[in-house]
Amino acid sequence: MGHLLDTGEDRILKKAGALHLEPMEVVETYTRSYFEDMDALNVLRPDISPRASGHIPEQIAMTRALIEKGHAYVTEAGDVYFDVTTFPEYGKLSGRRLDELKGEREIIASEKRHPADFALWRHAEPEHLMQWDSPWGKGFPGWHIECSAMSMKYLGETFDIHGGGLENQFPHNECEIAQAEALTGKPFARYWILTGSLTINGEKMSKSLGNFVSVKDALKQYPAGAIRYFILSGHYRSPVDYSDEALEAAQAGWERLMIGYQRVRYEMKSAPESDAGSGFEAVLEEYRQRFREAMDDDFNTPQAIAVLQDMTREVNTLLDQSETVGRPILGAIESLYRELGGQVLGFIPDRLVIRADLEEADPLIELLIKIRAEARKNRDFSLADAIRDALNRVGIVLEDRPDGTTFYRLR
RNA sequence: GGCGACGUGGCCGAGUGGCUAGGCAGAGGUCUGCAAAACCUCGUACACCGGUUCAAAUCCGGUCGUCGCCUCCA
Repeated sequence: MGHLLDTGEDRILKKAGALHLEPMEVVETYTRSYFEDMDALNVLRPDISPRASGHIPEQIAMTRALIEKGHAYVTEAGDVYFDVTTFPEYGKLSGRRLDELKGEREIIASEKRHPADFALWRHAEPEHLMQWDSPWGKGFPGWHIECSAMSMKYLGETFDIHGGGLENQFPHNECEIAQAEALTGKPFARYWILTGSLTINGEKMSKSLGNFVSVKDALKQYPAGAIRYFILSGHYRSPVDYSDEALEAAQAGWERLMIGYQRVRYEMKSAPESDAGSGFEAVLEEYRQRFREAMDDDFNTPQAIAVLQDMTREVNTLLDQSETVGRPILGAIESLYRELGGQVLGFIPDRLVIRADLEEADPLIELLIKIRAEARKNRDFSLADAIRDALNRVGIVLEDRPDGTTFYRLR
C-alpha cells in the first residue's frame, strides 16, 4: 500500500498495470517467490507472516491511542503525525539526537510540527490504490505503524529479538520504537539483530547498475549449502561482499566439511559394533563446547565454522589411522555434524539426495565399485577410469583408499 | 555536512592490551597406477600519522578510504 518509487508512482500498481494483473496477484507472486528462495536456502518459515493490509483495524486503533495519549496530532488534510518531541528518546537505537535531526533539511510544504515527525496515517487521494475508512477520513496507514501494531498483536508489548537490516535502523526502527514505547511505556524489543549491507564486487547491488544477483541466480551457480556457508562465514553485522572468488572459496570450504561428513557416514556402513575409538567421545564433547561458546558470543558463526573445520581435521586424522573405529563412535561423530552443521548452521542437508536416495542407490554403486576393483587388480586401468568417470558424471565421486577399498560420496 | 558500520597476510574472514584463529589459493612433503581426498610443513598481516603502556591489530586523538542512512521506500 503505497510503496512509492522515486517517480512517485506506486510500485505495486505500476507492476500490476504492466502485467495486467490484480495488485494482490503481484504481491502474492513475490511472496511465493520469496518463500521459494528461503526454502531453498534452508531458512525456516515463520509461524506467522502477517500482512499490513490485513491489519488495518489494529493500526487505526494504535494510531487513535497515540492521539489520545498526546503523542500524535491530526492535520487539516487528514494526516496523523507522531509528535517526536513527546518521545525524547527518539534516535536512541541509531545514536541520533532530535536536536541534530532538525539540520539543514527543512521540510517543505508540510503540516509537520517537527521535521522528524512521521506519519501514522495518511489521507488518500481518490486515485490511490488502497484506502480505508478511518476516524480521520479515507486513507492508509503510515509506513512504520504496521510493524509495531502487528508485532504487538502477535508477540506482545515486549518481545525478544527484532531482526532486520542496519540500513533500516534509521528512521524505520526508531519510529517503531517511538510508537510502541510511547504507547506502552515498556521496551519494544530486547535485542536487535541487524545485518550489514550486501554489496557485489565492492559496489552496491542494484538493478540500475546491472550487477544484480538474485537468490535464484546464485542457486544456479552454487549449492545452497555453499551459499549458506558463505553468508555465515562472516559475522551477521559485517558488510557482505558477493563475488565469485568469495563464493568459490566458500564452496571449497563447505565441501571440505561435507566430504568429511560423508566419509563418516560411509565408514558407518561397515564399522563393527565395538567400542573401538571411544576415547574420541571426549574430543567431540570439547568441540561441541567450543562451538556453543562461539555461538553464545553474539552468534559468532565464523568462529563456529572454524570449530567445525578443526573438528574435521581431527576426525580425518582418526579415520586415516589403520585401526578401525567402532560404529557407536562414528555415529556420535555423524550426529554431532548433523546437530551443529545441520540443525544449527543449516548447511549440512538432512539427506544427501541424487535422483534417488543414496541408500537406495547403494547396491548398484557397490556392484560397479566391485567390478572396478576387479579391473584395477588386473591392471585394466582404462576400464577402472571409465567407471569412475561415468559415476562422476552422475555426481558420485570415487576415491581409492590406501587399503585397497574405495570410498564413494556425492559431489 | 551529520549519524552509523567497516578498513586484518594473494583472497575471504575471526580476534579488543602480551599467548597458533579458521578457510580458500600457492609452495614443499607423505600416500598413490592415475585421479581425488586426507595429513604434515611453510605466510611474522592488522589503512595512515601521532600518543598512552614494560607491552597495542586490540586503548586515546587525528587523517584517509569504503559502505549504509539522513526522502511520505518499509
